[in-house]
Amino acid sequence: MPAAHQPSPVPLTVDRVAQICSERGVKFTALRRIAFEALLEFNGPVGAYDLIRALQRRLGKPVGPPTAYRALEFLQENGFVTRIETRNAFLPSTHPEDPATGAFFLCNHCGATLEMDLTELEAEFASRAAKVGFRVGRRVVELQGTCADCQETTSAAEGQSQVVKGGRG
Amino acid sequence: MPAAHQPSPVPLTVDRVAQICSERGVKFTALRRIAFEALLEFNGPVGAYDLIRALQRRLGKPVGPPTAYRALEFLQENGFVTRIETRNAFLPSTHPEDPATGAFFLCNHCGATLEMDLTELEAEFASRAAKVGFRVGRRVVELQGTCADCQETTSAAEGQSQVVKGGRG
DNA sequence: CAAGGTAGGTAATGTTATTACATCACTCAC
DNA sequence: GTGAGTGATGTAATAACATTACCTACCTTG
Ligand SMILES: [Zn+2]
Ligand SMILES: [Zn+2]
Ligand SMILES: [Zn+2]
Ligand SMILES: [Zn+2]
Repeated sequence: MPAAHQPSPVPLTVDRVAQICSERGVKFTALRRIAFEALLEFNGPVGAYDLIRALQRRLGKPVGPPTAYRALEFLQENGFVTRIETRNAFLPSTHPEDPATGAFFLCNHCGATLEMDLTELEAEFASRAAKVGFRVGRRVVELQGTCADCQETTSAAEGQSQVVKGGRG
Repeated sequence: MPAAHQPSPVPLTVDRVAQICSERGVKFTALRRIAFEALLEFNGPVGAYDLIRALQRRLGKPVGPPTAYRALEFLQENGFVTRIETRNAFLPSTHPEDPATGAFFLCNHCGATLEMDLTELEAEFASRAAKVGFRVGRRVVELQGTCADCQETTSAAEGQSQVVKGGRG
């Protein structure tokens, strides 16, 4: 079983997020910063309760679900984090400027997440939306399947030790 | 607030499902049939626990989550039901022959679900997948926003009685 | 009828997310 | 400075969604 991939583009840094927040006049509080740092360290989609545990470790005190969910809500609203719907998990974004634009290949085998650009598809979505008078907000495009690495090694490596990678197995 | 739409194509009937099951040599048991009938009556995406309650009413006895989830699993595997990921809900399909092909407009306001055909987009998905060596299985495409009806009436009708339509408000 | 397989019943538990309310911290009149 | 008002966080409880494990019923087939 191959290792999980990173999303190909460079991930957002904490400093960049801080800068954008300042430009937008929204508050990048300590909690929100720590939550974002924690998400970055996972190298893959992170479940809300994994984040809660990470926050507890970092803060040295109990952290309730609402605390984590509120931080995630802020990060999502500002395009710093994308929710992966089919995994109930959260992934740091690579492009906070156009939050609704991402789409993902998700490997069912190793958990890899591979982001692709949707710009070329948007015209198609828009024309279909226009036909029925629908105004599109958030776009969720998640294509599940098998990544290149996992296809190469599927037959040979099957049935060995259970290793979970990519943040969510 | 306007009424929720049906998906535009004609919904699958119980008879048609029975026929397909028979052709495929899979068992359309009483429970599975009743579950499918219940889903049809909701006129929109149905949460698993709403289905459980519907089954309990119809069967006059307690129904545990596994019973409902197993029926849903069967119906999904055979393309009779589609899971709406962003709603944690289940919707009877209109085209059991090509289960991976659908995409949905989902109105955040009234809960309407509007299915669109994705065939033209598949080439685009395929070419992107090919570029990175990804083999695509299940496709999830859900575009959230505001349906035509809700756009017309948003400003005028706001702030009145809370009416929930379309199965999931 | 015995063996094996598929479907369904039941209890318990796991996982994800929200509600409601209390508290804290900062800002801005006054 | 003080006290409202506001946005952010803390806490407890609960809701909503989903799975595991195990058992029982039934059907098929040799
Ligand atoms: Zn990989
Ligand atoms: Zn993989
Ligand atoms: Zn409508
Ligand atoms: Zn609507």
